[in-house]
This record gives sequence, C-alpha cells and structure tokens, in this order.
Amino acid sequence: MHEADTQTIFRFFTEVGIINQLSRALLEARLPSDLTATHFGVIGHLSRRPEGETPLQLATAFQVPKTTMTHMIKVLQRHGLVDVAPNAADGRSKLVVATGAGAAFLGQKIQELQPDIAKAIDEIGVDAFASLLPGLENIRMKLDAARD
Amino acid sequence: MHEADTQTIFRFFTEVGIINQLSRALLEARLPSDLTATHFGVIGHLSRRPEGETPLQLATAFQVPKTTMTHMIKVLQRHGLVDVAPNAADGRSKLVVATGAGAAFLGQKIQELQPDIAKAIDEIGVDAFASLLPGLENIRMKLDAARD
DNA sequence: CTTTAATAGTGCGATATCGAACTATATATA
DNA sequence: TATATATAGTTCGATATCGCACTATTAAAG
Repeated sequence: MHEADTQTIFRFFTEVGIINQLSRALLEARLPSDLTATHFGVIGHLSRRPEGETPLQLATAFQVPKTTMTHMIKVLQRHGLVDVAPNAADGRSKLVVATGAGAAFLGQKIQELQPDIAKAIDEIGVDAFASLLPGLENIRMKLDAARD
Repeated sequence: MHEADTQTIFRFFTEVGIINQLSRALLEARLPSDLTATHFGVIGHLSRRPEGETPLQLATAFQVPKTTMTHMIKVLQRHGLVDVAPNAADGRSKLVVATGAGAAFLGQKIQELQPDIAKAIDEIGVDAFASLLPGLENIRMKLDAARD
C-alpha cells in the first residue's frame, strides 16, 4: 500500500462529494423548499417505471433507511406527485407510482433547469462530462458490488 | 440544446451522487454513530491547518449553513477532537483547531480504512481513480465558480 | 396444517438540519 | 468621533433523519 495511492483515493471521493453538494444545491434552489434532490430523484425513478415500485425498493435504490423513505413518500403524496396503492402481489407491501402531476412536475423542472444545463455545457463542455461517465459507472458498480 | 446532452449531464450527476453515498456509508460504518463523514472531513481539514479556521470558514468549505456547523463543532468538542478558542484577530469570531486526540483519531481511522482502500485498489485499480481526478477537479472548479 | 422465521411498512423518540431572529463586535460613512 | 451598516456566532423552532420496536403478512420447517 503506497501513501500516494491512499491520497489519490481520498481526493477522488472528496471531489465527488463536493460536486455532489454543488449540484444538489443547484437543483434544490429550483424546488419547493420541502423537496430535496432525493425527492426529485424518486419522481424521476418512478416516471421511468409506470408499474411503480415498493417503498423498500425505493429505499434501496436511493440508499436511505426505509423509515426515511416512508417519510419522503408522505411528503410527495402531500404534493400530489405520487400515489400509493396496495400491492396485489404482496399484502405486506405497497406500490408507489408517479401521478400525472408528478410527471408534469418533473418535466417542468427539467425545463427550468435547461438554462443552467446550457451554461454548464457552454463553460465546461459536454465532452468533459461524457468522457468521465464510463469510468464513474465502473467505479459505482464495483463499489456497489463490494457492499457485504 | 440537444436532448442527449441533457441526459448525459443528468447521468453524470446521478453517478456522482450514488458514488458519494456509497463512499459515505463505507466511511461512516467505521465512525462512532454520532460522527458523520462531514465531521471526519472537518478534522482532516483542520489537521492540515494547524493555525485553525473560523466556524464560518468551515461552514463555507463544507457547504453547510453556519448553524449546522455550530452544532457539528459542539459534537466534535464533546468528543475532544477539536478545541475552540477566541480569535485574537476578530472579537466576533472564534478559531477551531484539531486537538492531539483529533489528529490521532484521524490517523487511526485512516489506518482502519486501509483494508477497504486496498480492496478498492485491488478490484478497481488506482488508475481508474487517478485518471478521473483531473476531469472531476475541472468540473468542480467551474461549478464552484458559477455560483452567483 | 401448525408453528417458526423472515419480510414490508409504520409509530415513536433521540438527534440533526437549517432558516429566522438575536447579540456582540467590527467596519464604513457622515 | 458618532452613527449606520455589515459580519460572526448562537438560540430557537420547525422539520428531517434514522434506529428501535412493533404489527401485519408471507414463506419455511416440522
């Protein structure tokens, strides 16, 4: 184990952490004050899965405890962005689906973000993002697989 | 504005978010339950700045509101990992410095993380991390500069 | 079929986050 | 210098997070 390698790994995760916080802040500035980037991610996730997902699946996908997801779903429901129905396949479980309002909300917010995205592309370049994607996906998958 | 470009940007930030959460979870599993990755980051930050930093500098560096930093400092103090002293240069302000115990704690936790780091290097390779670093730093700096 | 173990979701309580309002000190302006 | 404005930090209150313990339901073992 080389000291320099440890340094590299720490710096990598530090950069990732800062970029994550900056992008979250950017997104959350466009959202109602009680909706976080995670709420937004949940709507996006559900809009790609019309059949819906269970609260536990959502909790796993977003790496939060299931009690936290229970609470987040309540907030999304209060905004009318998701519906919760019993799960016919499993009486213990439920199914969360995006409402029409949820899909509309998602589309509208993405529209509102277009100027920011355009600015990022203008100043940084799509290639700067695109060229990093495969490497990030690789690291993400291996980290995920390494969870015991 | 091309649809594909927007997709690329969204996927980039999504990957960054997931990697951040996975790495935080990995680190926090090694920390006392009331210390977060941010607390750990603060000690690391201070250990590189023996002259100390003000609470506001720390809040800015870690992108949290100053009230949150007030609270985090209290927790670190309770653990004896930092000291808080009046700031001779500015009576409104304070200086937070890492204690010997704080430095020792940092070193010990980094030691404890070595097996995880070794595993990551083994399975993913240092180059996979190192090769992404310049691109990430570039994006981080430009995003940071773009904050109005 | 009955009993046991596992799983999905929720209520509760302790703590964390963070905005608003406040106090103390410092800087700028008249 | 006197006054006004700005800044550092804290207190307080509303809400979020998340572990623990609990209920309801399903799956597994006998």
